Amino acid sequence: MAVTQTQASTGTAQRILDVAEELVQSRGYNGFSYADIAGELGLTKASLHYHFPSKAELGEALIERYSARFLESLEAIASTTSGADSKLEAYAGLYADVLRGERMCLCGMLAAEYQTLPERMHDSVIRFFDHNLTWLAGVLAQGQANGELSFDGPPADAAQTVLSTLQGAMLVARPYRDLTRFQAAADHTLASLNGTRSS
Amino acid sequence: MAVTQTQASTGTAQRILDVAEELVQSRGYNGFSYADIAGELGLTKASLHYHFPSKAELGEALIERYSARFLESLEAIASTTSGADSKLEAYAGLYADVLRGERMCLCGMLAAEYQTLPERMHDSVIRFFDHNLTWLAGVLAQGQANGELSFDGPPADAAQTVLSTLQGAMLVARPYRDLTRFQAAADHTLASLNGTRSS
DNA sequence: GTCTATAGGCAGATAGAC
DNA sequence: GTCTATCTGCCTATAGAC
Repeated sequence: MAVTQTQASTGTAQRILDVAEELVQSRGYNGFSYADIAGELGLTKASLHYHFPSKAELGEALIERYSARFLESLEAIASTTSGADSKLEAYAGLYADVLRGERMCLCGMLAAEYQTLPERMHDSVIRFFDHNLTWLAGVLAQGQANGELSFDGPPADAAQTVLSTLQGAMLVARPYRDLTRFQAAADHTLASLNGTRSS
Repeated sequence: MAVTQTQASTGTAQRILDVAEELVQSRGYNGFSYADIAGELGLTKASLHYHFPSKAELGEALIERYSARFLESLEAIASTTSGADSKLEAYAGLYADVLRGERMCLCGMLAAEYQTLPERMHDSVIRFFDHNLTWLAGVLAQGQANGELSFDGPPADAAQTVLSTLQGAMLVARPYRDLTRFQAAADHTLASLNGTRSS
């Protein structure tokens, strides 16, 4: 596919997704319009509808691409990083990178707007969280098993805590435009899972 | 004032705020319109503009009232609950109550939409978080001083962690419509601040 | 694939009668 | 205070030429 369709990854559809992704992450699904994308790309609104007939389909494509990329990052962390604690740090780093771009996690943003989203987008948002929770629970269980990590309750609950804290830290830190607020919450939570505690 | 203007607390302006508050917490500031409120109250859009000339002013009034009520709850907790751990539990309970109503924290929702909000609403959102963080840092410092709580770093960082986790737990749990997900994250984080640890 | 043109609806907001 | 009527603008979406 990469051969038969040269530059496919920078084709119009991808550039539309790039701009739409930035808009949703910074302004929300209800906070941008086809006109915003068209203006940014020098196209007309009608042209956008050729690639994505409805805004709901654009939204769906957005989540699918974002999730796929995010899951690739998770696999990359799993295969290149050794040690549960390092993996969790790398995981938090993914969120820090998003926040540095003055963006919210795409699915965190969509979670806030969930009740107003087209129904076809609902499952995709849930799936993103499910995948993250599964990955986190796996890392946490591994760390607990080899004594690297220490926490009460099932790994799934700790996973829920990590995901919640990172999403919430982005949410709260963004209005302040202050990455250190995110880091404080992220570091504190990861430290609380560490087997070695100073307290 | 309560005497000279009987039923002021259930007057039209207050009923507008009630409906608007529910709409913002469940759908977001960009996810509702004057028509939604008018329909719910059996009024016309024009009548709403008599009480709140612009949507920005309505939004501002919304945050002010919500913040005032929330701060009252914080004072009530501070004066009726003894023990830092109990205060933190009561604090988390405030969020749980909001989530039970299938709502997001008003200011958590507005934080997501922050970049699209009228500028006059910005400071009010920040102030809400500041007040919460100050209150939390005070409780945490108290608990740390008397040995009831134990955590690394300054109380302000722990406060940032608690606020982030609770906001994020609401954000993530709401699409699942599952209060237990919120509770898992809330309980886990509060337990990590407890002086007595099983690990 | 991109354009012009336009439809049809809803947004926030205002004027002025009652 | 609430209404009817209306304005202006933007929204998503479509038809059809190029």
